[in-house]
Amino acid sequence: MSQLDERIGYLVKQVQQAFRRACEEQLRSVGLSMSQYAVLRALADAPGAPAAELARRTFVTRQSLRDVLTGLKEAGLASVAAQPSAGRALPVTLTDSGRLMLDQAERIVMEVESRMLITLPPGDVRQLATLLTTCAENLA
Amino acid sequence: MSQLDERIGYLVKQVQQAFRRACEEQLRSVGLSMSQYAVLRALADAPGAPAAELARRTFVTRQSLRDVLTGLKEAGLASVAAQPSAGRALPVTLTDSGRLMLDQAERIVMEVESRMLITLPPGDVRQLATLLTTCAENLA
DNA sequence: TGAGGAATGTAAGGATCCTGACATGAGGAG
DNA sequence: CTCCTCATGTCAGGATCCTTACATTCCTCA
Repeated sequence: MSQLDERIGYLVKQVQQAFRRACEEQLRSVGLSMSQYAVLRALADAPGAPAAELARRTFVTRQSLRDVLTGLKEAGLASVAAQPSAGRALPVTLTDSGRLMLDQAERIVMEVESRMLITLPPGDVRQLATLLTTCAENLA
Repeated sequence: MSQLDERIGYLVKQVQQAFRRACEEQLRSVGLSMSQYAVLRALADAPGAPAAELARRTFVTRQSLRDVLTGLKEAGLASVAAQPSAGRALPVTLTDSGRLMLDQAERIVMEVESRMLITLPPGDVRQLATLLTTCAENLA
C-alpha cells in the first residue's frame, strides 16, 4: 500500500482545495466566487462562446454552468444573447462591468498562485506544469 | 500574462476534475461516490475518529462531512457511536460492510491513479509528489 | 469558583455540481 | 425529402460543499 503522502490523487485534491480556499477568501472582498471567476476567465478567452463551450473550458457540465451563469447575469457581469448565432447556441459575452471585475479578480488569483509557487524555481514550475499536463492527458 | 497552459492553478483543477470524474465513473459500479470513498479511506486511517477529524483529513468542513456521513450511515457502511468518547466527540467507525466496500473502492481508485501516471517514470512521480506537497505547504 | 477559549456537534440556507430526461436546430445518410 | 445523429438549451431532482449561527463540553487561567 502506498503511503498517503505519495498518493498523487490525494495530493492533487489537497492542493486544489487549498488553492480554491485561498482564492475564495481573497475574492470575497470583490464579491466573486471561484466558480464565477472561472467562467469570467473562460468568457474573456472565448467571447461570444455558447454556454456549452464555457462549460467545457471550466471542466463542468452545461447544467452546472447554467447555475453559475444565472448568478453572473443577475450581477450584471455577463450577458446572454436573446437570439441564437448558429444552431441553438446563444452567445454569451462579458459586460463592461464583468470585464472590470475580471481584471480585479485576475490580480487576486495571480497573487495566490504566486504565493503557492513562491519557493519553487522557474524550472520546477515548468516541470510541474509538464507533469500535470501529462496526467490530464493520460486520463482523457 | 501567463499562457493558460502554464497556469498551475488551472492545471491542478483540470487534473483534479479529470481524476475525480474517472474515479466516479468506475466507482458507480459499486455504488459509491468519490466523496464517500474519501471518508471511508480516512475512516480506515483513523478508526474511531470524530467527524471533525475526518473532515480535516478529507479537506472539507464538519458540516460537509455530515452530509456524506449521513449517506454512509444509511448505506450501513459507517457507524457513529451514541455516546461521546471525550468531550462531545462521537467516535465514527467502519462497519464490516464498509471495510469490504473500501477494499473494492481502493482497487478501483488505484487503477485510475495508475492510469493517470502510466507514462511517467517513478522518478517523475516522486518529483510530482514533492512539488505538490510544496505547493500545499506554501498555501497553508 | 467562574469567565473565557477551543473543539465538537448540530441546524438552516444557499451555491455549485451532478445525472437523467426532454425539446430543438443543424447536418449528413439513405 | 426523411431519418438519424449530434450539439445545444432547459428542467427537475439530488448530492456535496459552503457560511453563519448556536449549543455543549472540556480546559485554562485569573
